[in-house]
Amino acid sequence: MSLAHAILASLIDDSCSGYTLAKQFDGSVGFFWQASHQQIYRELSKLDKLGWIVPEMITQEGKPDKKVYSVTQAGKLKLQEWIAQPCEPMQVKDDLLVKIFSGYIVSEQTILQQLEHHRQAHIEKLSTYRNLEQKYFQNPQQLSQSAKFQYLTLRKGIRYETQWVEWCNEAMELLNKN
Amino acid sequence: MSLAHAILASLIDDSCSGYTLAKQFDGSVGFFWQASHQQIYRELSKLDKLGWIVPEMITQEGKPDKKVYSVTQAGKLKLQEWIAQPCEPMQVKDDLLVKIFSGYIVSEQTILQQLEHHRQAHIEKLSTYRNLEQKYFQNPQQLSQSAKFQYLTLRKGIRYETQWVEWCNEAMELLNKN
DNA sequence: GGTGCCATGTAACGAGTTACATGATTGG
DNA sequence: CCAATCATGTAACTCGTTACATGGCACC
Repeated sequence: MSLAHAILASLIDDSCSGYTLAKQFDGSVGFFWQASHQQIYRELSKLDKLGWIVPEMITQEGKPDKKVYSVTQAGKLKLQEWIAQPCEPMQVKDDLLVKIFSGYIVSEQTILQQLEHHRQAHIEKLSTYRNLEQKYFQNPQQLSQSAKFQYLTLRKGIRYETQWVEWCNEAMELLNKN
Repeated sequence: MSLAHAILASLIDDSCSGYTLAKQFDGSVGFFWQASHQQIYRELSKLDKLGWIVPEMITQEGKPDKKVYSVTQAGKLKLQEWIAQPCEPMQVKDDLLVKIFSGYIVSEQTILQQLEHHRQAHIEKLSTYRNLEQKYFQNPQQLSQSAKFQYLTLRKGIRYETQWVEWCNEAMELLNKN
């Protein structure tokens, strides 16, 4: 049910089309949830049928028409209820850790390559997050309520990527010392 | 395809039955991959058909019979190939972060409760991981190759949980300062 | 003339969840 | 006597991925 709620959360922040939603799920919101455009269109028509969102047809010139969805009162209520419901920490699933776990059946170099690749990827992610932090969240105390919560998700992203980079370093060190 | 590889990784470390596998996916291996027993049995028969694993029937007294699966040469090769293949960092999906993102549409208390609950859960996870570290991985330099890699996955778990606790603290502080 | 953006969808398949099903033994 | 542990599975369903499909406009 979480995709539904992630969509509601995104639409309540800013009404938009399925296409735009897909982009957001690929960008900022993408740090904590993702979905392909196919999934999004499927879910949007479901939410529409439930009456949690309503579409408004927008005709455009030079561009295809689009449906801009907004969250209804019923939809907002459902989202609020869901937020208040207790939930357990998500379970981790990670390819790389499966590979590390069986690392002893391949050459050390193979593992080191994987680690280096991931290290690099996390460094890049971290850097884009840090840039966002500097641009939009200079002094956290003075943010609006909604911006404060966005800031917290960004902070989570920064901590997450930092921790990955540090672990990659630790792992590479341990293996290099043989 | 990752469940298949996670199963191979687990079986190569220690041949066992579907039932035992399910337990492991619920325990130690569970930090980086999980699967229900239904999924596991389904996958095991698939891997058996592919010839990547072979079952051995074990008749037991006082307990139901069981099939103990071992990884074949072909299976090991497939796993090695998969490990060497480059892969991208897994995408994060997190309920709590969706809730935080929309935190401004509910009462602050609701969010603080969620944060406190998660903080507690992560503290407990962290403590069990730290206990494992102390019991089995006293001096990392002298571990066998396979234990070294297991140790690294544990270290990832410790860093992961630590980072969660720290973020929960940061978030609660920011909200409390209003 | 080709690539990429805007915009929306269908169809088939694979992965994951929930519910149902069975049956013996051990421990409180 | 009830619950838990050991042990294996089927069936129905939802969620997520991959491939296919269309079509105009802008830019190089």
